[in-house]
This record gives sequence, structure tokens and C-alpha cells, in this order.
Amino acid sequence: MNRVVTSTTLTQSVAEHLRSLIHRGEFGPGDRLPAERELAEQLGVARMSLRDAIKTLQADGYVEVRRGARGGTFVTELQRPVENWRARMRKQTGEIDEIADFRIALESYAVRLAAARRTPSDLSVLRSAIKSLSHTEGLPSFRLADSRFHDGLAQAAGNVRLETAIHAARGELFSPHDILMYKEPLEATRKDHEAIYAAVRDRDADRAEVLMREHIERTRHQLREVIFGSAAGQA
Amino acid sequence: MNRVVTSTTLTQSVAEHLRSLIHRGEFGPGDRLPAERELAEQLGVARMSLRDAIKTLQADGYVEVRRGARGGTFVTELQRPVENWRARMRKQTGEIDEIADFRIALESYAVRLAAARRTPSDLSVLRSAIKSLSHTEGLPSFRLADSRFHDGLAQAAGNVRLETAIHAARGELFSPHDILMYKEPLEATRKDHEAIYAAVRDRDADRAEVLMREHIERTRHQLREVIFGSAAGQA
Amino acid sequence: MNRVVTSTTLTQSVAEHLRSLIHRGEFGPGDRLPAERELAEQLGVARMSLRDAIKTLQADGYVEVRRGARGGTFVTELQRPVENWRARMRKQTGEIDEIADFRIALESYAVRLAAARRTPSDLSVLRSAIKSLSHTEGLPSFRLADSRFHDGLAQAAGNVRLETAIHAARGELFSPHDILMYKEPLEATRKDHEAIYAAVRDRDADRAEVLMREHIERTRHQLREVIFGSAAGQA
Amino acid sequence: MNRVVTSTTLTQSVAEHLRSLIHRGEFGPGDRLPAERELAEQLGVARMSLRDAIKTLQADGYVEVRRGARGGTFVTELQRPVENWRARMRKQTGEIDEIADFRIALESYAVRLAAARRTPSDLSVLRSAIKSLSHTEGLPSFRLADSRFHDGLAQAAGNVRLETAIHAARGELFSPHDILMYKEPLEATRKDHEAIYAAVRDRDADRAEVLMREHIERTRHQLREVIFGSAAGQA
DNA sequence: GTGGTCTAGACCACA
DNA sequence: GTGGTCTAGACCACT
Repeated sequence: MNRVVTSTTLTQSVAEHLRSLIHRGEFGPGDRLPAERELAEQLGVARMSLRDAIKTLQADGYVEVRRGARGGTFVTELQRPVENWRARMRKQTGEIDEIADFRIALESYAVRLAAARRTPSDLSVLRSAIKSLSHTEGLPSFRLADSRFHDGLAQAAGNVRLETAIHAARGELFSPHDILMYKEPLEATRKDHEAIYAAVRDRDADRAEVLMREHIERTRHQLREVIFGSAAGQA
Repeated sequence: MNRVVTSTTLTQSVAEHLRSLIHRGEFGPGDRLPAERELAEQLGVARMSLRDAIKTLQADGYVEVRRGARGGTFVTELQRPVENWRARMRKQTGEIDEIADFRIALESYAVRLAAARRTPSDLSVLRSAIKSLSHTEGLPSFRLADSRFHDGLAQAAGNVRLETAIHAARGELFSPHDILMYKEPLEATRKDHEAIYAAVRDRDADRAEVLMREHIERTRHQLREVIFGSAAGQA
Repeated sequence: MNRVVTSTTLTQSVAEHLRSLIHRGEFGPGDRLPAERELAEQLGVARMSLRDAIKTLQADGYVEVRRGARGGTFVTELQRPVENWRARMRKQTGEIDEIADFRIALESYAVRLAAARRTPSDLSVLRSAIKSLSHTEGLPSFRLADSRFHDGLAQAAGNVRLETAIHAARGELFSPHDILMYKEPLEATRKDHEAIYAAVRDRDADRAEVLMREHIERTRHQLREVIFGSAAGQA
Repeated sequence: MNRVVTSTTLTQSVAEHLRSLIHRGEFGPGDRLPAERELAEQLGVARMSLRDAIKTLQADGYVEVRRGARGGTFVTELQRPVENWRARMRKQTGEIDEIADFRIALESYAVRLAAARRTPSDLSVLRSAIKSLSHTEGLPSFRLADSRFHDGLAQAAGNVRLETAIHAARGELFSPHDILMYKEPLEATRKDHEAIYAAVRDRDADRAEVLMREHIERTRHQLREVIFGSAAGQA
């Protein structure tokens, strides 16, 4: 129906939530989601609502469900063949610039607020995120460490709406640039995070903002390279 | 229930939508909403869903329903006694700074994008919004003209997520600073808008950004003054 | 899985049952099924199980679901365009001879048993079925009256297994030969039924058996004619 | 629950399947069923489902489970005391005529079709079944040879529904008339089979049908004699 | 101890 | 009063 306002069913919300968790690296390829009963309890929904959501994720190829004692719901292995996820990412081509711009708006100002308001505890969270990024040699959890850093900054900004929006925007894209990424870009990300951290720590809002914009732009660039082989012209 | 994910019923969505329309000045105090049948059709929902939504707005004191030939659903007259809406606004005190910061994040970057991407047609929309603001002597539709300008900028930025978020953020607050506002602040707003317009027209992103931040800060300041009599310290 | 034995889910059973009801004319095109709550109670299953079954019927194009006060679950109108159901029937081409032979085996012997065991009450049921067939000028309920006669014979045979199998076999085919059939074949069916009735009434098992075989063969022939335009060679 | 439609659990299906195998003589008294792992694999079900099914067969006294090196699942020895199985058969008294009539309906027509459609390969199967019946001096596998002949005819009829129904009907009854049967009735069965075979071979449908009816009637009669000592009046 | 199915009852959105 | 969604709990089939 061509309605102006819409309702969302619980099932849809749950599906979107799970998709976001996967996009943000909370669950990586091959990981097993918690058992249905447990996950339903965590989310505060009935098991059947969760199951319906899982069915749509199955249909989208996000997860595979296996029965039996060692069964469960598993995030689809995408690494081989690589073309699988490359195809999936191409589907969201139009979204990449949209979301990158949106993220810049949100995160470049969030980092300003963070520079002004960060507490020692915030800094500690950020350091921990950077550290786990450094230790990520095998890259399997690169995305998770990345998410932790950006979420940490969002939280340090002390604005619930910003935090929520940043979190959500990062969850919209399936962007496993970690899969193909080797030493170089990973190292670049680590350096970016460290520089942003330093600016926030030093309460240098202007510098933090500039660094964040550059960081997200670089990420966008890398993502396009991974998808298209080289950076195509952007909007 | 303490759930992580939630569904929204149509009734809630409709109520929120109507509240947003009133917040943004699409319907001002004393205005009559379209007939139920018509409004339900416009929104693409069943009449009963709309009626349910209106009931919650009634309970919140947003609208009054009058029966009979000259009946209908009317936005509550708030001007007298003034204390009514002052009380209502105090309820959202905690939200004012949250939303102001959020709006700065969204709109200060949107205006940058607008400066880069605005088309002649965008400029025409903005000029028209400024003009209707000038003609607003009686102030009843001040808020509407204000909304039109900010929405126009959001659209010129060419990013659907930004546009949607800006629209929604402006709809969250009941901020009828127009009610108490007299010549001075109204004139200030008009000047702000014109300055921002000029910067966007001249493709001066940096200047547009600075002006927008100042404009939203000024709005926040005025709002606090109206509520508390003078600007209290902010978070 | 290539299993020798299989389980059937309730949903499947219910779907098959409903399909059978439609095939046998208990619900004709355009008819509304009982409300979900009521039908579920009648079938002795939970509403959700029924709903799942209805979903598969929807997917197969058997029924349409409409919401609202005058909504419900409706058997798909097939009459226009005629090609719809012709296409559906072609799908079961291979089954027509299978089922016809199977029905001859079951019903030609059932009619023998009926001739031996029929009670006055059985005869009354059969007469009533024949009468409602005669009154069927508009043909909408031809199939139902037809089913009633054959079911009545099956019951008169006094063998539960035969009765069940006859009932089921008649439910397997979507055979709305009533839709295209005009005076002639309808009249032929009426005559067949009357002749079989007379033989059963007179306890003439041999004659009843012969007539039943001819009747089913004629039905098979008509069905093939309706589908293919003329009787194609049979297996 | 008093439901119109039912689902069947896998366990029930498996139990019924095994019971049918025993009824049809695939496994005779004293025989050891294949190992659980193997049997589960053959049936395409999980081992636990098979175990559950075996438990119900145990409860019904069909099989005995023995542990240890020479253990396994064994079909219960029924010969002594004879009263055991006589009691079991009495339980199905009501079914005997039902099933006999049903079998006549199915098999008397199947044999007609077989007479028309039998291939040389079909005849070969039938001859082989007759031969193994003749060699059955010790009678332990009489039932198996009997089943093979009737199944062979069902297959020669070339109608899947008939074949399935015949197979199932024969599996419903626990009818070890072989246990008590001595030379005479065994010889009678052999002669019946040979006569039916000849009629089918000669494509004499009418004769085959008559012979089959007589054969099944004779079987019914013998069964009643075995159970009650003499043929009681039938329904 | 996993996912798969089913139940009984409740509330919501619809026309 | 219809279909649409959700819940809390149970049992079944699988590995």
C-alpha cells in the first residue's frame, strides 16, 4: 500500500537487528548465533518471532540453519568463493555514498562532542578497541574491533540520538572489507584510529573532525576499490 | 517489556506522525485537521487506526475533538493560558540539548553538501521559504515557514538519510517559540536564513556550516529563555 | 532426504484436506471458507496450523485471502479466464488415467457391495443426491452433487477402507468439468447415476458394476476432451 | 484429540512400516532385524526415531530386544504357546472382513489390468514367486513368498496407487496362517497362484479376476478357521 | 541440547 | 467480526 506512515512487525525489526549485528561484525562468517531459545530471551521476543526473522535471513543467504546436537544458526561462510560477497556488496552499490555521507555528518560532529566531553573511562574504551585491532592478525574480527572503536566514540559524544544513529548507519552496510584486506589497509585503519584517539584525548575538536572525515572517506574509497577493482567516480 | 527490539503499531506511527506535523507547524494552534475520512486516505491507513491515534493525541492535550456541523479535530489553542504550553515544554527539557546537538550534526553537514550540490530549483525553494517567513506578520505560521526552509536545505543536500533524519528531529520537539516571539527574534531568524541561503548559493560550504551552527545554537538559546525566563547552563 | 518412511506435518495434512474439499466441490469457485477460528475448531487444529496450510493454498492459487469485515478466505474464481484452470488441469495430465483406473477398481467393487448391502436409508441418500444434480441448472454445484452420489455409494458399501479411499481419490483431482459442461454431459451424468441407482436398488451387482465402470470411463473421456479438445490416446 | 485431520510423527510411521514388514513376512518369527544403525540408514531416519519405534513394537509384543554379542532386535517367536498369537489375531477380528473386501476390490481389478499390461519381465517375477512358494517346505517364509506374488501382480497392473494400496492393505493384518498351516492349505495357495498366473499370462482378464476373488475369499476363510476353529458367519 | 512443529489465547489492523 | 501478529510453553526429530 502506498502509505505515508507504516508499522513494522516485530519479525521485521528482529531481522533487521540481526542483520545489523552481522554487518557490524558482532557475528562473523562461520560464527554460530546463540540458540533460538536463548537469543529470543536476550532480545525479549517470543521464539516464533525470532524464528520468522531467521527465515528471512536464511532466504537472503545471511545464515544457514543446521539441526541436531551440534546444529544451530550459522552466519554464512563467504570467504570462498569470494565472488559471493562481492556480488552481495554490488547490490548495495547505490547505498555506499549515501551512507558514507551520512556517517560523515554524524561521526564528524560526534567526534567534536567527544573531544569536549570524553571521560577517562571513554578513553579507556577507545584504547582497548585500538589494541584489539592491532592484535587482529588473522583479521577475522577486524570488523568487530572497528565497530567497537566507532561505537566508543559515539558513546563518548554523550548524545543518545547520535549514538543510536551512528550505530544504525554502521549496521546498514554489509562491508566485510576485512575479508580481502591485507596488511596495508588494516594498518591504515589502525593509524587513523590512533590519530583520532589522540585528538580526542587532547580535546582538539577541529583536528578530530578533520581526521574522522578523512578516515571515513578512506574507508569509502577502499570499499569501492574492493568492489569494483578501483575507485569509480563518486556522486 | 524490556525488549531490545520493538515493533511499532500503526496507531503509534500515525500518532507520532501527526504530532510531528503539529511540531513542525504544518498544523498550528486552532487549526482544523482534515476530516477523518480524508486524512485517513491521505495517510493510507484505515479510519479506525487514525481514530485511535487521534485519541492518544487528545489524551496528550494536542488536539480537541468537537462534534457537530462545525466540528472536527482541532489543534489545541495554547496561547492562553500561556502556562499550559510552558509546562508542556518543560517536560522535554532534557531533550532540548540532545536534539539541538543532533540537529547541528545533521544540518551543519547537510548545509555543506547543499552548498556543493544545490540546483537552481533548490535555491528557488529556499527563497520562497524565506519570503513566506517575511510575510509572516501574525506569526501563526512562523514555524511552518521555518520548517520549509530547513527541509529545503535538507533536500538540497541530496542525501535521503540526512533529509529523513533532519525532518524527524525537527518533528520531535514541541517548540512553539513563535507563540511568545515578537519582532526581534523573528527578525533574527529571517536574517540567519538569508545569510545561510547566500552562503549556499555562493557554494561557500565553510561559511554555510558556521552559520548553521550559530543559527541552531541561537534557536536553542531562545527556546531555553522562553521556557526558563533566561538561558540556564547547558549540559 | 531419500527416506522410505515419512512423517507428515499437520500443516501439510490440513492443506491436503482443504484441497480435497475444493476438488470435491464442497467449496466452489468464489465460495468463502469458514472463518479461520471456526474452521480451525472444526478441523480440530490450532489456528496457526490452519493459517500455514492456507498460505500454501494461496501460493498454489487455490484461494485468495481478503481482510476486513467482509473479508475471508475465498476459493479462487476460475471461470474467467477459462485458460487458468485449463492450465492447472494440464499439470495433472499424467494423473488422470492413474486415478481413473484406481477409481474403477474401488468403485466398481464398492457398487457390488452396495448392491448387496444397501439399506433403505442408503437409497434415500442416493435419491437425494440425484435430485440435487437434476436441479443443478446453473451448474455451480454440479461437482458437489456428483460427490454426494459417489460418497453415498461408498458408504452403502459398508467398508470404511473403501469409503475412505474413494473419498480420497476423488479429492486428488482438480476436475471442474462442470465449468465448461453444458446440458449434454450433465444430462449424461444424471442418467448414469440413475441407472446405477436402479441397479443398486434392485440388488443387481453385476449390472451395477458394469454401469459404474462405464460411468467412470465416460468421465475420464470427458475430462480429456475438456483439457485437450478431444480424447487423446490413453495409456 | 478428536480432530478431522491428523499428522503422523516419524516414530509412528516407522513403527507402522516395521509392523507391515513383519505382517508381510519380510521378517518372520525369530528373525533378527538389521542392526539399528543400518536399519536407520536404510529407512532414512535418525537412529533415535528408529529406537522409539522399536520401543512401541516391543510394547506390542512384536519384537524382543536382546543385548550382548549375539543380541539385536528379534521378531517374537510366536509358535509356542500358540495361544499368544491366536489372542492377537482375535483383536483384529473386526478387521478381517473389512480388509478382505478391500483387497478384493483392489486386487481383482489389479489382476485385470495385469492381464492386459503384463510384460515378460512381470511374468518372470511371478514365476519366481511361485517357485519359492513351492520350495517352502518348512513354511517359515511362506508369507514372504505369498507377498512377493501379490506385490508382483500389483506391479504388473502398472498403477502406482493400486500397487501402494495393495501393499499397504496386506501389511495391515497380522495373519500368520502359515504357522498353523500344513500341507493342504499351502498346496491350495500354490495352486491358486499358478492358476492366476496362467490367466494373466494368457491375458484372460475375466478368468483372472474370478480366480483372484476366489483366492482371497479362500484366504479369508482359512484365516477365520484358524482363529475360531471354524468359519463363523461373516458380516 | 539443537532446530521444527503445534497449541491456546491474546491483541491489533482492517473494512 | 475478519485476517495478521505475537506470546509462552510444550513435545518431537535430529545429530
